[in-house]
Parts: sequence; C-alpha cells; structure tokens
Amino acid sequence: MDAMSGKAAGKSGKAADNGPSSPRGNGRDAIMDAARDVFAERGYFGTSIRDIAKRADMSLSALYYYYSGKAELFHALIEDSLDDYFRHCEKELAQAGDDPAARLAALVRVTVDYRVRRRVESLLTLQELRYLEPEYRNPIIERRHAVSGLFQKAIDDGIAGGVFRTPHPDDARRAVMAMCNAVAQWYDPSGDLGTTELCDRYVRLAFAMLGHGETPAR
Amino acid sequence: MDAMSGKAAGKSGKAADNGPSSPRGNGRDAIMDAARDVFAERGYFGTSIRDIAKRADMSLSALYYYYSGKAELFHALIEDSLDDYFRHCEKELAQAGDDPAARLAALVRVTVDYRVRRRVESLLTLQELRYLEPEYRNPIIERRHAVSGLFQKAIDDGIAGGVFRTPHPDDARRAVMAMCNAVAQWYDPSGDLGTTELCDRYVRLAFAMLGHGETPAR
DNA sequence: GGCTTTGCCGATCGTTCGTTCGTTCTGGAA
DNA sequence: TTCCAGAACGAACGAACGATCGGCAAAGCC
Repeated sequence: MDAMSGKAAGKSGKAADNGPSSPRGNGRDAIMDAARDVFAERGYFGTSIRDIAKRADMSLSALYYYYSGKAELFHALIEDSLDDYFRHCEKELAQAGDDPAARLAALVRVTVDYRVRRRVESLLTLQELRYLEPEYRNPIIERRHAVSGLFQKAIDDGIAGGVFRTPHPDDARRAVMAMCNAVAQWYDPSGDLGTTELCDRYVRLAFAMLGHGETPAR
Repeated sequence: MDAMSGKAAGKSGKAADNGPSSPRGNGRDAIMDAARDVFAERGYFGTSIRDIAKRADMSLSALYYYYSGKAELFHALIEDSLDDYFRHCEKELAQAGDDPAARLAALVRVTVDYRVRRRVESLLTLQELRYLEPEYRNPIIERRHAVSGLFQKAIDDGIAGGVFRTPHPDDARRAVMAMCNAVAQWYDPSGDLGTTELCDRYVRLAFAMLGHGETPAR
C-alpha cells in the first residue's frame, strides 16, 4: 500500500466556472491533451514544448504558466494515468477477495483493460519514463514496483495453495506482465476485438503459464 | 567481431601527442561502440552526435567521415545486430527440421538468446526504432514482420498437426513474442541465471500457452 | 621525390532548443 | 471607477543541435 497511494485529487482548485466553450480557462486541459499526442508521436526528447504549445493552439509562455517546464508536464501526464490504474487495481482486488487465482485474474484484467483504455500514456510510461529526470522518475518507478509485488504475491500464494503449478514463479510473473503490457503496442481501438473478450483471453493465457488446473500427477 | 572490439589503448587527449601505432584505423568501430552506449543511455533523440564523438575520443567531423549522419549511424547499429539475429534464426530453424513444435522452440530459444547476447541493440530496436526516419525504418520493420510470420506459421502448423491447442493463435503468438522480447528489459548479465536454462524455461512457458501436450478430452 | 588517398581535426554555419522576461488583456471585487 | 489577480502573449536569451567546410598529417603507390 505504500507506493500505491497516489494523489487521487484530479481537478483541483480552480472553480468550475467555465463559460460556454470560451477560449479562456481550458488552457490546462488543452495543453495536457496536446502533450499526450505529441509526446506519444515523438517521444520525450523528440518533442519540443513549442510543438505542444502549437498543437494546443496556445503560446509557448502559456505552457509555462501552468507547468514549470517540460519535465513536470510529462510527469503530470503519466502520473495522472497511473493514478487511474491504481484506482482500478484497488477496486478490482477488493472485489476479488482472498482467492489467489481470482486476484491474479483481476490483476491481468485490470492491466489489459488499462493498456487499452490508456494506450497512449501506457506507451509513454513503458518506453519514455526512463528519460525523465530522476527526481520525477524515481517515485513513479517505485509505484510500478508495487504492481510487480501484487502480481508476485498472487502467484506465490497460488502456488502455496496448490492452485498454481510452476517451477519458476518469477519468470512466470515477468512473462504474464510482459504479455499484458504489450497489448498497448498492438491493440487497435477501431478493430473488432472488444476489451472484455481480450481480457478473458489473457486471463486464460496467464493461467496456462501458471499451470492452473493441471493434474498434479507426473 | 562482436562487442569485444573497441576503443583500444589510445587514451590520447587531443591531437597533439598521437602515438605512432594504434589510434589510426579503428575509428569506425570506436564510433559504433560509443554510439551503442550513448544511444542506449539516452535514446535516439536524447543522444547528440557530439556525445558519441566525445565517448569515442574523436572529433565530431570524424563521425561524418564514416557515416552520413545521425540516422545512418543509428541504422547501421541496429541493422548489424538484426543481421546477427537472422543468421542465428536460419541456422537453428534448419536444424529444427519440419516439426512445428521443434521450430517454435527454436524460435523462442534464438530470440531469448539474442535478447541476452545483444541486449543493448535489442532495446534500441524495440524502443527507439520508431523515431528513425522512415526511409531507414521501413525496411527494418519489414524484416521484423518476417519474424512474426515465422512464429505464426510454426504455431498454425502446430495447431493443424494437433500438437498445439489454443483457440486464439494470434494472441498466443503476440504473448510468446512479448515475453521473449521483454527479456532484454530485465536480464542481468552478471546474475546467476544462465542463457541455456533461461531458454529452456521460456520454451516451457511458450508451450504452456500453446496448450502443448494437453489432453484433447474435455 | 612527387601525387593521391585515407583518416581525422577545428571552426563555423543556420537552426532549434528550453527557459525567462516584460507586457497585455479580461473579468470580477472594492 | 479603480484595482488587481488570473490568463495569455511575443520577443528574446544563451546553449546546444545536426551538418558542412577547408585544411593537414600520415601512409601508400609510382
């Protein structure tokens, strides 16, 4: 629960007064949306804050009014999305109860669903986070490490309880997480494959790797 | 031949005291080695060719003597490594013969082994290739696509032959490849886990996902 | 000894980068 | 009406960027 805690704040302060589609007042969101697109296209170093400002139809200085710089803007983007992930994790894990298999299934489902719902931020976190300045990066890495711990515990508990059967729980965990994370790289939102079906398939693949339901005989 | 080649002995600072023997002639390799390191650390856009030249103990212009620019240098780096991968693929597939399971196992083994042997270039190809200019990038993407085809064919043939048993061969292929590729992200060359053992484990995981050896009964 | 090629250097070009600064506009509060 | 904080602007900063150029010492060939 340590690194799991985020800043569930969301929209803070700044009253909800905004008039009808006024050019003023929605600057923060406009910048964030533009940043998401441009960072996703060109990566952290490949993106100039001028590109972001241009995409948001604002001046370069407006960006500095809301964010202290490029790094903080990028950090805010992925932290927002990570908060979302952890919220869903906690909710689904609570519903799953104590059964290790149910918990592992919930983790797979939440992760795959998140990689689809927040595809762009997922790719940024998975591929560009390492270029962020350490003071921004390290706390995020810690939070991600907590997720590994959740997967690992579900697997280890499942093995202890006899419901999973694999000689190398660490490798299994890495394989399961890798396959879930990779969804962000190929999933096509305009395709036929729905999220629910996709999650079902990945739970089945994960269970297969973990030897779930195998006969203990040998 | 491989990563052993490098910046030899010449620790000479500036051009003045150049010893008679070594510093000449190994420029190309020195630049390539430096490029590998710096690109791996900072990514494509995050790396300046000045950094590379500095790391190689050469001038900026020397880099342009051997390569036409940043893009070509990066391209040469990953194409070199990709050639290596394909060579190993062809060799092991030839040894595997026609059996789909043997072919799939060979592909998993070759891929995992490659991700370990050429860890740095693997990460560059997997994460930074997309930032390379299209005229350099597209041919490489095509070659990588061919690998997907090899995995897919082995899986499909295995299903047709009754040796594999999965309702979603595409998802299985993506999962298998994702888990193999991810090895480059966590493998620690200084750790205890040897490559052979690692490959064995991943073949077993892949077979588990593909339902290899399951009883058809239900 | 002359001539050409190879391997590399320092200086510099024009551009773009992240960031800062001073200024202006607007909508309410006093 | 005055005042002010919030929101946004254009111009400019020094540094770093990728790329180009002319030059030059050593080595190889005749």
